[in-house]
Amino acid sequence: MYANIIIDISHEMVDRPFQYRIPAHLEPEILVGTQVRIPFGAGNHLRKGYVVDLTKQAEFDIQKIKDIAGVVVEGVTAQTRLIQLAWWLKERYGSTMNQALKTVLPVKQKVKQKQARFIRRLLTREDIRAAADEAARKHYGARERLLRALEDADEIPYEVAADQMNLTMASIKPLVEKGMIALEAETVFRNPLIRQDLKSAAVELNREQEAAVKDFADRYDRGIRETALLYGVTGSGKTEVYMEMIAHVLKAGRQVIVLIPEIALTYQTVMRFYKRFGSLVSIINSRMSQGERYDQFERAKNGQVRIMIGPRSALFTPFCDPGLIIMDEEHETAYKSETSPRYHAREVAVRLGATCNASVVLGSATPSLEAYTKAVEGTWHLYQLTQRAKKDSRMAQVHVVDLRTELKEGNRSMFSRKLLEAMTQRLKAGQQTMLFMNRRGYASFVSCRSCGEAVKCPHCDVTLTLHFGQKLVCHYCGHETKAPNHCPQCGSPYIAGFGTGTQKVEEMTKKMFPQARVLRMDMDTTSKKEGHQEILSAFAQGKADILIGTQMIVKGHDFPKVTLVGVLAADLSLYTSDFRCGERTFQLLCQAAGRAGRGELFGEVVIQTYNPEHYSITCAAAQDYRSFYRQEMVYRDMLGYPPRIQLLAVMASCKSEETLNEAMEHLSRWAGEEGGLLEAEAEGGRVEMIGPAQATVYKVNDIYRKILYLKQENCDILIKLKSCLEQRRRNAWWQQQVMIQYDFA
DNA sequence: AGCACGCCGACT
DNA sequence: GTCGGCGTGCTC
Repeated sequence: MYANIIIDISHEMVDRPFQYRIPAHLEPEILVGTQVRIPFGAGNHLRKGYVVDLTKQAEFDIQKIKDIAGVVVEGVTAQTRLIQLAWWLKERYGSTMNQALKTVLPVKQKVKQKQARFIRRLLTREDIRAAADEAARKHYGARERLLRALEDADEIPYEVAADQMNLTMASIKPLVEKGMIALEAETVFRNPLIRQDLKSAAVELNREQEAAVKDFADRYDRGIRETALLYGVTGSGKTEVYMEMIAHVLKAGRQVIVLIPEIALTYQTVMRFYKRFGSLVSIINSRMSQGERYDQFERAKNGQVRIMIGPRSALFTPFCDPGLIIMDEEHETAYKSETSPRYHAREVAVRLGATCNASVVLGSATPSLEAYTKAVEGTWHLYQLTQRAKKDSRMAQVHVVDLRTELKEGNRSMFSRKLLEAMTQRLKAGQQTMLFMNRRGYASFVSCRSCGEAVKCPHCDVTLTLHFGQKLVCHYCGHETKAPNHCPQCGSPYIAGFGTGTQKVEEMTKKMFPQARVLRMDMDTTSKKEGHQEILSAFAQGKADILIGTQMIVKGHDFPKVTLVGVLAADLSLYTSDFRCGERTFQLLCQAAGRAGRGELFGEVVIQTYNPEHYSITCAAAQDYRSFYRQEMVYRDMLGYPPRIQLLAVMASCKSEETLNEAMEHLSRWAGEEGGLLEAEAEGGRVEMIGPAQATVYKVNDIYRKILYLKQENCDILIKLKSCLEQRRRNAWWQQQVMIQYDFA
């Protein structure tokens, strides 16, 4: 038996598996994730390593393979567990071990080097000059350069020395040993949260919240570790419930991971946790530099931090004994990774809970169909909050406006009369309005009015997006051109930008309400680093009357003075090519509706649509999740979509269209063969195959992409089928040229 | 990381 | 010639 081993996780050059022989007497102890000691390099120094794979076949010159020296017996460390989790990710989602490891151990030591290191002068200026002269005499070019530089500066950053002055450790070390200079690493922990006086605000829970917390504590104390769904309507106070649960688990001496979608990871949200738990809390987010992130993980490892809040990557916090994993807004799409391994944080959280004997709590006001199904079927526990936490707060009144009727009655503008009237009212009363554009980004494109052609990216299969009315940008490959003033197809000068984005809404709003102060939030206005926060806080402080934006304005922000929310075109997200579009529309509308009337003032919501009868819209207007769930499940079951049927997308990409076609033919043939075998074995339903077909965007960056869909009730069969395909692909002639990615819906 | 190997200037 | 510093490349 042989083991693939990652050495010490230290340097980029050795960040790949090395193969070692497993001596017979160690065989029973060695599993994936085990820490071992191995001889490494010419000096055969014993180093620590982590087993990442076991195989019977040597993939290296057998002569050169060394034996594992021994097993490190320190119990299961955080790192061991994370490597085991990486192995699981690789098997479950189909990625390379390297990709899985990079996901799980995101901070490589390269970062440690980036941590500010300085070369400091220890001698006086004169002595350094003398030393430099001597170095010059001995023709020590590198040393002289360094010493001369230190004549003028007391210290220089290591990067400057390394990159600009062409120095290496080899020339620096001797000087350190001679005591002329010192190499100093600045290991300052950067806690991103500013200290503030915090009082553990005793939270008052209502009866429902109390019951949920008590139920949880009871079950936890009885040793029950399970996954539970906390289904609580908007404003029902889920966060307070989480905090009590966290407090309970902390008392047991264990740690807690709190997942929050990046977009909702705002100052207010974090402050609530910080006020309660003080410096035990830390956050990570994607804005943070690798160094900051590394610091936070270090603090978690050595016990300074016991609650980690962050987006899906917070799952990989190296706590030694996590006892609870909380996932807020469980239904959010941001929990699904878009790069390989394409994992879903919900599934990883459940897996992690199982492997470290932790409980998992998923919270949402509009649960994903997957989660709610598991909860009502009894696979998961269910906690429910049906009432708003604040007694006096009422659900907003929702009006659905049929835009077809508006059009019929001669109103061609993007605002219905109902919405206009409501907006006018708010302006008079000095209250705030939010206008929500239910669409991703603000894709406006340029097309010709003579021939009807839209300007497309030369490398991809998509129309270019217009930025600031001048530049055309491809959102897939980044290609940029100036907006043309003649049609590239027919030469006609009648060419112009199209599409209703937030910009257009802003323009119209300003025209209709010239006296109103309008703020817009989209990709353009938030590209600056803190643009997001700036706009939101300006609005929260009442510096504007109307806020216009996309998704990002309806998630996780509390604006007490907002009493009107207008959804301009609810159907925009209803007819995308995704089977979850109905679910997403419902969730977005519910959230938008939840934004109105958070304070004492009564809230109103106007939903404009061309499909007032669609259940996604009617159920959202009625705030009726159960009814939506029933109808959406009928649709999913009828068409064979998750959660009852599992879906695996196999995407192949290749520069050559021909090779791609052949590869796809092979893949679908194999899937048919292997699928048949697996069906018989599991006596389950058929493995259904759809495609292969071109991907939604067929060409990206001059690379063609095709997709094959595989459907089966049993997820395990699909995972096995995926492994079979991976296996057979290894022997295909196109193996090198075609990239394959697996994606479980 | 840490070791070997090979290159090149300096000293004998 | 030979010695020693320095850069480069590899480690199962």
